[in-house]
Amino acid sequence: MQEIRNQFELFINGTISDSEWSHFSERLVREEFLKGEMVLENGDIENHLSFIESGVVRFYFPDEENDMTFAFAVANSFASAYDSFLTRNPSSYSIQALASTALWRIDYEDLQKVYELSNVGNKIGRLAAEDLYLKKFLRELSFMNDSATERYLALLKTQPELIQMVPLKYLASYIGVTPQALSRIRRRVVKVQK
Amino acid sequence: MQEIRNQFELFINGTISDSEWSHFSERLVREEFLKGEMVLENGDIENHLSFIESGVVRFYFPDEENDMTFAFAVANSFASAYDSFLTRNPSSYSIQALASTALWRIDYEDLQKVYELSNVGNKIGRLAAEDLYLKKFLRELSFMNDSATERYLALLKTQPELIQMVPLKYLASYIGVTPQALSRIRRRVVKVQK
DNA sequence: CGCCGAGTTGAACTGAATCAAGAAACGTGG
DNA sequence: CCACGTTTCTTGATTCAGTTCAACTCGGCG
Repeated sequence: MQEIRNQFELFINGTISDSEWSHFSERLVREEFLKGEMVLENGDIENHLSFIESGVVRFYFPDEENDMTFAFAVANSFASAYDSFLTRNPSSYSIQALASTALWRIDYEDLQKVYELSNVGNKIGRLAAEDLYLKKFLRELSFMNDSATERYLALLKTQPELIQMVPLKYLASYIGVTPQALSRIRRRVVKVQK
Repeated sequence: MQEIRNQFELFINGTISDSEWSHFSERLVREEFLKGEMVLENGDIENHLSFIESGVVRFYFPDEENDMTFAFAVANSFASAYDSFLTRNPSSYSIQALASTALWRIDYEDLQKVYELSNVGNKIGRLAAEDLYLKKFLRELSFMNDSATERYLALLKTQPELIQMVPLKYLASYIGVTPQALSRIRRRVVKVQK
């Protein structure tokens, strides 16, 4: 729990007072998901803001045969269908645990209370939105500038954990190619390294 | 000016009181740019939040031979390097008028004062961020799912004004293909319609 | 008039999609 | 703990969309 607090302070780049932290933390609930279990089904309204203690999840649009994976989240980051959470509309996508995953979650109503009691909530909210926006922006640029191979190499460099934990077919979808293409890309990359 | 107010009320999906509006509007300055003029040079810090009365602008990363255009903005929308505006860091991209363009602008310091005096500011800020995020999200999905032809057709449907006003080479960059490729795509599309 | 940037068109080439089949890994039930 | 079936990954052959390089047309402007 102390670890969670550290991560939050890191994220907002400041300290959180004991009273502020207790307002927040006493509403956090720990929840575990097994590999393959759904954290959120598309069509449901996202009711939680979740922070990942350990594990991995994928965000995707379900589709017979190939659903489209557009994001992953690993330990020490947020996992939430944030648009659904904010707008209170059903989520258009699903979230699934790709391994045993432990979350610390606060639900919508409780978070509103935290907003009233302190102002870290607002700061976290604003920073979370900015963070999301920036990530999408980088991803947009990557799609415009880089080849599939470059996106794979970037992933290797910035998130090597993912390559280990996530099945190739989901990585392929995320990168924007078919599993066959990614399999060949990977083969070429390994050859070059040898 | 009344028109601007209407557009803002439309955007926040609510009404703005006379006093709130006057706090805001008395700080708005009208500015005009000729075709080709720079609204913001990359490397400069964005000091304005601008609302477009008329005209078009393009957002792009300058680069010898082919700079990369990643967004356009037309009348009744915002035009600002919002990330630079928020973080007070130099902008990594430039904004240029593609036609005679009239802006209503508020500068950073003045906007902070508006934030203190009323709460529409916060609402506009949050909604602007959400709006930006959603647009990027849709663009990400388009890059993952759609072909260049499909992206062009989507643009034709949702922003036909752009096709008229913006030179093909910038549209091509935005869509993510070379000007030659877009020229051919357009030819095929026109043929199909006939 | 002549130049220059924007757009078009052609030809060769390339990265990735698709279709198809086989190999490896994985989980489940006996 | 092995055997079987299912899913995931790999590999090959073919096709296709888009790139690259190059030449040519068109319209505007000094």
